[in-house]
Amino acid sequence: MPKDSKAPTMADVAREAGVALGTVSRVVNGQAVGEEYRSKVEDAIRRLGYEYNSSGRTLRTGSTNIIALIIPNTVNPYFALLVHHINIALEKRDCRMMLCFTEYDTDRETEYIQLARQNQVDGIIALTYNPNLIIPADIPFVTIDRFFSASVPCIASDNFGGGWLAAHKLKEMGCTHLAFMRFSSTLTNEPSKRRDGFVSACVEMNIPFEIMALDDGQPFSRFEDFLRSHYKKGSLAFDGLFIGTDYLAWQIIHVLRGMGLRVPEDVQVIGFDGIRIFGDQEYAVSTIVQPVPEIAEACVSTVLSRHMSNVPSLICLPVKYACGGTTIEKKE
Amino acid sequence: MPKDSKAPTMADVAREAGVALGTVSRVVNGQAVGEEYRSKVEDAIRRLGYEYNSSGRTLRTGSTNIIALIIPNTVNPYFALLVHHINIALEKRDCRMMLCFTEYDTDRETEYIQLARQNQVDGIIALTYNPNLIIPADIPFVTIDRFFSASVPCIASDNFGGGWLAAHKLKEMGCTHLAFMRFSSTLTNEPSKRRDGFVSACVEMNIPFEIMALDDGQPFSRFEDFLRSHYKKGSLAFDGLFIGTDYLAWQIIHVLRGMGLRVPEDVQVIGFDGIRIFGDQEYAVSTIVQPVPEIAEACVSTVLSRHMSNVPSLICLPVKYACGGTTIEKKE
DNA sequence: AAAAGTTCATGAAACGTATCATGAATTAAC
DNA sequence: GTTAATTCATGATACGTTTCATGAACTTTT
Repeated sequence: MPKDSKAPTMADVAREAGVALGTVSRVVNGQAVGEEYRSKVEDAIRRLGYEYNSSGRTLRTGSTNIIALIIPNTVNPYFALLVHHINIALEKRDCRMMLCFTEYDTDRETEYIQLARQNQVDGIIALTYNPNLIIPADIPFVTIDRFFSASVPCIASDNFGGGWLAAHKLKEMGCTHLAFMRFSSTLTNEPSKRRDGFVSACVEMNIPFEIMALDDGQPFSRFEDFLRSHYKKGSLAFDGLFIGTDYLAWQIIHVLRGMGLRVPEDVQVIGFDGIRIFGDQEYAVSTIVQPVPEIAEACVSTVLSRHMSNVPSLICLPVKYACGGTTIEKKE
Repeated sequence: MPKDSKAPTMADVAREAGVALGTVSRVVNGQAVGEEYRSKVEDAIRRLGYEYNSSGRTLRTGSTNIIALIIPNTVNPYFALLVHHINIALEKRDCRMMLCFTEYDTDRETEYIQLARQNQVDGIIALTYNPNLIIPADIPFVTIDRFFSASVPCIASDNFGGGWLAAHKLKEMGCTHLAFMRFSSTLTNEPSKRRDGFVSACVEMNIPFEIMALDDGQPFSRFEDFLRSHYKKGSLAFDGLFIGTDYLAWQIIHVLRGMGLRVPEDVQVIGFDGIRIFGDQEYAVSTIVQPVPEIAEACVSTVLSRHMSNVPSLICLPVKYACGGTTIEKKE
């Protein structure tokens, strides 16, 4: 006698099938159950239209199969890509994602960690902007691009190698004087190694170079000032530009064109990230491509590995160079 | 005597504070409690480092403050924007989002609805691609851009008005022969009204026009065939193009330029959606901008309104025209 | 000053599941 | 053919919270 008022529970199924509650539980969880019992239970489930209720299990076991992903937003295409691939990796393991947008607000980072704990998540993957963030010790925690300590695994691209590659590519293209531009940051984070790799390669190849970092709070116009101060007689002092982020590269290219310079004829530009315009189309600008699917896989497999003993504290994944649509387009 | 082995619970707090369990609950939930009791409880919470555990509440009340958002992905910038603003709207109401990516897979749409129910979500917002999707009746359900029935609220842009506006804008720009291109779909969904509005305006203004829809399974090259078949003596038969999606518009513009045509000098192009390249920068192409923040607000407030009695079954929000960077850029 | 009303803490009872100890029934071992 | 070992269903319990009925301690009304 199925009751309509409330959703049927395992107890209802057990009564309907004439078996014990625990038997139903084991059928639902795919554990070993005698064949006759199994079919009796399955029939009862079908008859009653029973649907599993995870809140009971969460209460009992403390586990949810949910991983919190803390990230600034999803509007930046790099973050969107990350979210996308992390979800694929989670889905593969039958996990769900609790998505937490911080909008670069460090208070919200802390709030979301607390909220995630309250929701009994099985782990946290975070791309944060507070270098002093307190990392919970009682819950698996993995960071992207931010190294906190050896006990908190960090997944990142080979940022140093990427900077190094960019410098070499610019040289290959025939550039003889390079420059690096980026948004600065108080963080001693992994992406800052892009500059180190770039500088290292320039020194090694004996190529002159400039560095321009925009500190927090400084206006974007400082970038323009920098470019104009190196602009004489219709050309720039340098002919190859490596920029810390595709996002910024895109903006800089517009500034350059506004100054009457042609990209890439007058100045070559390489960004970093590997952003495509509409997700699956050409790259927005020439760029060092981050291996986002691999980063996502590493994040998920690390955060889900209960035995955090033999997990490396820094996983560094290889990047590659790709030619960008905007850059090419203008070439024709 | 705080125990280290397990996280303290409300019962522990009650014992520590020397009050009843229910009192702790009411303090935590901000309900009316005598001042002396409240401070005793708050002290005990601080002493024990108690943290709220939502799984208990979920089990007891059946509510989670979580809304499922079912959407193809977050790589398409329009979807990313939607996710972003829906999250803002949810956060404003102290709700979390369970994000479900379908990748246009109709089976996954069904699976995620089931999963959402199992997780006791308080409601579902869905942008689906299965016209025969079975909408659960026992859980608040809101769709974006898809009308199923009067009992399932649908939030959409004014697609008809957008098509109408596009035609008028093209006329204003001096176009005398228009065309409409889009990915077709077996859905009788709201976005298909973009064509209706466009056609209606053309007829009204007495302007000749072409229609080209790419059916499911047909190759993209059919678009190119269409364009070439209207291409004679270095110019197109039409001089104004309205395209169902910015995504497609972007591709079409590349095809046009590949044919040696200049956009917008030789042919004006208007897309639909209002996609910006890097989230907060200029529009990718000239476009009819969807009011995404307002759509998100409407979705959330509708799905959270328990009294579904006086909720309209179709909410239609105004669009506007915006000039695109790519288009403008070429104008100089 | 007594009755009626109000406020608010208490203790107990769910909510739906997983799991543990128990014991019955079956199979394997000698 | 008896004992030991194995399999597997049973029944009970616990997980952390909310909420309900109860009643004690006040406050207001007449």
